[in-house]
Parts: sequence; C-alpha cells; structure tokens
Amino acid sequence: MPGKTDLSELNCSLARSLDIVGDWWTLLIVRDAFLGVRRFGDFQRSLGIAKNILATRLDQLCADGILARGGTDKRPLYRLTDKGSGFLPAMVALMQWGDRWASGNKPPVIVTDAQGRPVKPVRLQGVRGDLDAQAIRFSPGPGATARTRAFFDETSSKSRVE
Amino acid sequence: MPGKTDLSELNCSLARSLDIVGDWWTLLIVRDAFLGVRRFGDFQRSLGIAKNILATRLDQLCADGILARGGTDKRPLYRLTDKGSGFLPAMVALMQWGDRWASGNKPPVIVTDAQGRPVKPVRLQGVRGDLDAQAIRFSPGPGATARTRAFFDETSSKSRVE
DNA sequence: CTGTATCCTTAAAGATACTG
DNA sequence: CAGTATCTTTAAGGATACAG
Repeated sequence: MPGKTDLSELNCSLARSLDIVGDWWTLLIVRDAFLGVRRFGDFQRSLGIAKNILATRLDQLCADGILARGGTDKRPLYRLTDKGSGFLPAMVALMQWGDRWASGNKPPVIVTDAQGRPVKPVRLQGVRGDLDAQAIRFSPGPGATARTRAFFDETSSKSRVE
Repeated sequence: MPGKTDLSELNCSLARSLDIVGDWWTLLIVRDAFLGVRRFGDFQRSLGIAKNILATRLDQLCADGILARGGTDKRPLYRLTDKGSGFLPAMVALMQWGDRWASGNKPPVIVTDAQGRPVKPVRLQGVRGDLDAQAIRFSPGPGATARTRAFFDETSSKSRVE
C-alpha cells in the first residue's frame, strides 16, 4: 500500500471519518470497547492481533480522542470517550447491514436496550418520517470547495441527460 | 499488508461488513454512486484513483452485489442495487460522525429529503425511544460460536469486578 | 501485564503503456 | 471511453525477542 491515499484531501465527511477510524483493526478495537473490553491483553486475545500493531492502534485511538487511558501507568484501562461513544450509531448500522446483506448465518451479537428489548434497524429520518435512498438528495454544503460544487453541477446535469 | 487478516473468521457482523466494504476506495466509490456517479471515467476523475485499481474495485462491488452493470458492454453504467442502497444509513451515520467529531470545517455535503428538508442525525431507537451507548447491551446471538459465548462470559464477569 | 525494538514478508497502490 | 497488462515501490502486518 504505497503512499496511502490522503483521504483528508478529498474534503468529504466520509473520507474524514475513514481517515480516523477506517481501517479494519481500528474499527474492531472500537467494537470490542463497546463490548466492554478495557485491557491491552484482552484486546489482544480477543482480536488475535500482534502486540505492536495493537499498541500503535491504541495510541492512535487515544490521540484521536476516541479512547482515553485510565487506570495506572503500568496497567492502563482504555475506555471510550464521548467521541468514541458517538460512533455507536455508525457501528450498529454497519453491523445491521452485515446481518441483513452479508450473512447466511444468524447474527453472533444482538444489540438490545438494558431490558433486553430489541434495537430497531437504523433508519434515516426526515421531518416527516423514514427516508430511503430514493427519497434523499445530496447538495453542496457550506464547506464545499469549488471543486465539490463543480462536481455536483456536472453530476446533476448528466443525470438529466441519461 | 501481508496476509490480509481474514475478518470473516471473526464471526462478527461488523467484520463481515468490513470484509466487503471495508476499504477506503470501496466506500468512496459507493459514496460516489449515491451521489449519482455512474461511469467508469467519472469515478476515476472524481476519486483520482488509478484505472486498474478502480477496475478491480468495480468488479468486486459487482461480484458482491452492491453495484450492478447496466448500459452497453462498451459503455457500462454502474448503479446501486438494493444491497448497495441498503448501505445508506451506515454511510450517512459515518458522514454525520465525521461532521460532528472530525471536522473543524462545515460539511461539504448536505443530506436532505427531496424537498430540501434536513435529515436528522442517525440515532439508535429502541421500543421506547432513542438509546445511547449507556442504554444498550450486547449479548451472544443465535449465530454466536462457543468462542463468542466464552468471550461474553468473561467480559461480563470482569466488568463486575472492576 | 504492557508494551518496544527488529526484522521479514507481501499484498496492494501507483504509474505507464497498450488494446478494442 | 473502458478497461488490461506489467512493473516497481513501499507502507504496514506478523513474528519474535526483549524490557520495565
């Protein structure tokens, strides 16, 4: 993977997320953190990840403010920050998509509320209710670059022709 | 990246999702597809990706049933299938997380309904309303392996002690 | 237990040239 | 326009040994 693409250049919210949390191990570590894993060794055994890899990921996750170190210096605890906890909807949406579309088997993990009642499938909601892919639109936002605006102009003009 | 970790082994819904859609280019291609991009060349220019890389990703996305080829053989169109469209909640949740936590700038892309009304932040919903990270629980599902069950036993017993 | 420090290996990105 | 075919490079994973 030479010269790993600099996604931050792409001026895209998705790319910015992926830049932080968009590799396999990182996401899986976050998942484990949601499941209650706190210790270095527990992450390691749970994931079967090499120790040096885990160490760099944990460092990065702390640097990015997704995990915070607690406990003692010799025996740290890693726990989710608010930023990390805020990732829950995205993570569950990802899991649900996998359950729905990428699995012959039944889900290995069930997400419920504290009383064991099911969590509903994550949906997009507008002011008048649920929205699906046909019901939504994308448009250049306040942070859009000229390039992004040009992209939207071009894309929408094309869709008119097709 | 020698011997790219086989996530499917992990028996995790998240891992299964990541196995399919969990690399940078793939996600970004899917994003572009949601934005209305349909042509090989448009993907290429939009993403600045090498043609050989794009070709393999597009092939894989078709093989995985996320995109489907239309148009002519000489001039294919790539459009989202239902499986691909079903990824929308996850993608928007990822974008929203990036907007909220990984961005000093304002979002470059705004998601709205067809009337231009805003899409609400994606939230987890239980039977009684919104749920946050403290309000949810994970438990072994019907597809859980013995290993997964053991993991849950151990994790929950530890959290009692801490 | 929680890491560091090395070394090795290789999958995969990128560039480029070529084809129908 | 939409790829295929090579070739080269290199970032990053894995293993292992060692340290506080």
